[in-house]
Amino acid sequence: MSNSDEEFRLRRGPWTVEEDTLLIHYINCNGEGRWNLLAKCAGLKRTGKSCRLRWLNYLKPDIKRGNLTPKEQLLILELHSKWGNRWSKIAQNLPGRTDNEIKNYWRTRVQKQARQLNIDSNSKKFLEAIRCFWMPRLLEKIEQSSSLPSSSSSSSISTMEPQNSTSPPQETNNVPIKLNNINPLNEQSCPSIYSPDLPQTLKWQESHAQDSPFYSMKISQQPEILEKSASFYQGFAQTDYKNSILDDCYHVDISNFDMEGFNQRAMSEEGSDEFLLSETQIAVGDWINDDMEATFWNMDELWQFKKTEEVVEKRPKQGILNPLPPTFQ
DNA sequence: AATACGCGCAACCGCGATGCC
DNA sequence: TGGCATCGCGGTTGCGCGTAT
Repeated sequence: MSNSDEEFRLRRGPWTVEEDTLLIHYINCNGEGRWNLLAKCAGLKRTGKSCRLRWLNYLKPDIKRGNLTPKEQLLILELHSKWGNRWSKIAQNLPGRTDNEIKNYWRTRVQKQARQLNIDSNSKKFLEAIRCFWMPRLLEKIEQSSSLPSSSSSSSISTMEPQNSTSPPQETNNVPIKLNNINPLNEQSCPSIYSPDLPQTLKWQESHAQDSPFYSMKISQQPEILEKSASFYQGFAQTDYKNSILDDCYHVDISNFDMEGFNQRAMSEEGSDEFLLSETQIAVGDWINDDMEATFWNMDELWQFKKTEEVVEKRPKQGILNPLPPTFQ
């Protein structure tokens, strides 16, 4: 290959520091846009497309680096349930995060769990699993971090979210996000988590939870689990969750945030006569314990479920509301 | 110590949408 | 109105690194 061929051949692959510097300097002086022209004028042997991607996903000053916080993960799960693979749209609601990053998160973390559970990640069943097992853990984690003193709270988040030393500190406050009542699984939504009327909620649960692929039990059979569930949600209601938890990072209107239904469904199912601790559930345990940042579930609880199942199996059946779908048996 | 394997993430690719001439 | 360039999005690939064997 001649020197001139070499000179005009477009570069591919990882960007060098020199290329980054050229791109940043050019954009600082001339702004973004006209990427093909920009690539030429900046002296970069890259396509305009490559320059744009490098800038938007990596070099732009407001890019936030490091692990996604539980709040961000919760938002991703929730928004994905609403919008599907609309990564750029989801990213608009996570300041400093790129569509690429969110997409990678979904593919590497979330879809991985679907594989482990042997469930299609696009299936209702998997959505339900997310809502029953994963999101409640995130909520708990968010609540835990928010209940710490502000200094330790922020430090606990910052330990999960190492800032790139070259990036400026990120301001994530006052980002308008509205989480509406999102319930892709049931047309009719669950009662709000603010509802003080827990028995009513449970009634709702009894009448609607059959829609759930997990559901096949009578709620009244496991009072200790109901008690746990009740205190958990009453706790949320009492702490003015709306203002204190998510809102400290994002302005999130969760007044209709549909957590109660699936949480109670999850809690109840675990104590179900009919819901056996299947391989699927064990896989859930693996999933949750997979890595520290994704751990919103603990083995104690899983073993508690298992014990509950063992006890329950010895008792006479009190009724079958709905058989489990084949994959859950 | 060497090799295989799996994972996370940056980068690339294809394609449809949009704007301009 | 058609052709071309550019933009932006979602899907996919492949490299680098850590871990297991």
